[in-house]
Amino acid sequence: MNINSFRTRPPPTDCSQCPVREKSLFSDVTKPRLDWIQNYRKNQLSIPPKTDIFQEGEKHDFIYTLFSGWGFLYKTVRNNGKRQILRFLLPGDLIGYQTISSGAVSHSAATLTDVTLCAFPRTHLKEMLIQNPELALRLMTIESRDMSLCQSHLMATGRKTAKESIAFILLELFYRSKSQIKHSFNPSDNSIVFPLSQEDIGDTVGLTNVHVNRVIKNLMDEGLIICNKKRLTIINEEALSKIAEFDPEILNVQALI
Amino acid sequence: MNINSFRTRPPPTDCSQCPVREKSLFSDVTKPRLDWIQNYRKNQLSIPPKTDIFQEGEKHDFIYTLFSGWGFLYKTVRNNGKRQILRFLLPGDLIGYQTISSGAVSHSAATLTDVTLCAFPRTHLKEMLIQNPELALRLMTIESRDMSLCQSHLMATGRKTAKESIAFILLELFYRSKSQIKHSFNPSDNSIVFPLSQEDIGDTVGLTNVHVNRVIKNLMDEGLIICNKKRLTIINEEALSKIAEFDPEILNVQALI
DNA sequence: CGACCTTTTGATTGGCGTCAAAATCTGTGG
DNA sequence: CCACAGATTTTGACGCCAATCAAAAGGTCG
Repeated sequence: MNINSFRTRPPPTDCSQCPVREKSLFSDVTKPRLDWIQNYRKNQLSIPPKTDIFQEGEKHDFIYTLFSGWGFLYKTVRNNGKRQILRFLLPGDLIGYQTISSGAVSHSAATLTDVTLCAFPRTHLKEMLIQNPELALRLMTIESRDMSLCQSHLMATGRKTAKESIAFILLELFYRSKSQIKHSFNPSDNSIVFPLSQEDIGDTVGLTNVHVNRVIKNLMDEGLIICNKKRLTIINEEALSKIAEFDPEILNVQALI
Repeated sequence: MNINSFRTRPPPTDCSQCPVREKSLFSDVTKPRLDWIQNYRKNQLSIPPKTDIFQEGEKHDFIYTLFSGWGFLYKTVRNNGKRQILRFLLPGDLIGYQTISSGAVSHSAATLTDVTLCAFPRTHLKEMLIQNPELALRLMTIESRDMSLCQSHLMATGRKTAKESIAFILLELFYRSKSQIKHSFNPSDNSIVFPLSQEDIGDTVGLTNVHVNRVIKNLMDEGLIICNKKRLTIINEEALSKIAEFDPEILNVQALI
């Protein structure tokens, strides 16, 4: 499955208008600057749910920003076929800038829901960054945030119990969803849209779907959350945060400054 | 223990002369440019083994490059006191550029051996990057390499067995040591200097020192490695790589281009 | 030589995986 | 609107990898 097989369109919409509520690569950019950026954009892609965007080892001339929908990056262990989810992709996130020397991407990417991507030619982005050092700093900050998340996941998987790890990923996605996706958060019951299966959660924290099920049932029985029908409700945020040892500040990590 | 309590000296040596064999932030930089960079450097620090360089939550006005020695970044789980090592620091590596919004660093750093650091004022580095977009691109590439390693560790901890994870970390440090530390590699027996304890290895891959011991004994009994007396010898690299599913290319990940 | 750290070994426990099957949900077409 | 297939969730029984606890042996350094 190659990304070229998906429906592409010329740029009909404004990439800065991606439905993200906080900082993305191109938000807060002045209008003339934004027009200039738009010139570099080439295509917009629509991709159905549960579909690979690209696979580890493929070469791509494009870098993508996620315009709408949920996706994730993952790697597969060849020895045993198991999958490790590396990072969830929400609107505003950047994909595909990490390559090995041959130009091949070092991980796969897939969609959870219907997804729209904006594509930028890789060479143009480099040019943009050289001419636009502030953009480079912002990209570094995004990368630092992602690094902070990866490190937190590593700590969870390596040194926390199943319950702590799962509480952590739920809270992380709850906070990110609130800040990165419009119309996802429902303040009346403190819930968000939540398209992950329990197997997806397991592949994120290094557990089987069966064990994830038992832990989530336990969290629900204790009245901390409700997690079903593609919605996640946080009932007792304080207790859950304590179990998870979750600090929202890890989502505000930045490079320099 | 604060970094200010360590012996500091004015810059006697050339930061670009750090004993690293391959790419670091400042290698391959033209001489005039390098002189310019040197102006930004402030101090050089010497720190003894098994000592914290800084701790999670502290604020620092400096960013450091590791000039010589081994170190590592880590986080501590407050709920249970366990430690997770995030990344090993070898000569040429950059430390301390990742902060949360308050300016506090998001992880701790410590030394394994005697270490010498070069310190740069944080504000100056930002200025350097704005005036020097190529430097920003290089920094992004270093960060991408570190991200690739963190992702590989996440996959190992989440989805690989103890034997596979340990084989992986041994090979990773073997390769990095060969390329980043002069006089570490001994080609006659394919060995490197290796200052980690088995507990350090466990804190990297999410295992106890006891289990690490059993696995390393097993790898030695099978004739794949020798690991003792602060040296690591790789005897059967092919077999070890197969177990670890280790591809040296992950050390060449880059941003863009 | 003695204190401390690291490695090694054994016995036992437990958290999570594996296997299997039933129950429930979801989307699709008739 | 129902029927059906496939995906996802749920539950139970059982097994194993790695943790825990404990103690001895070996290394290192002042």
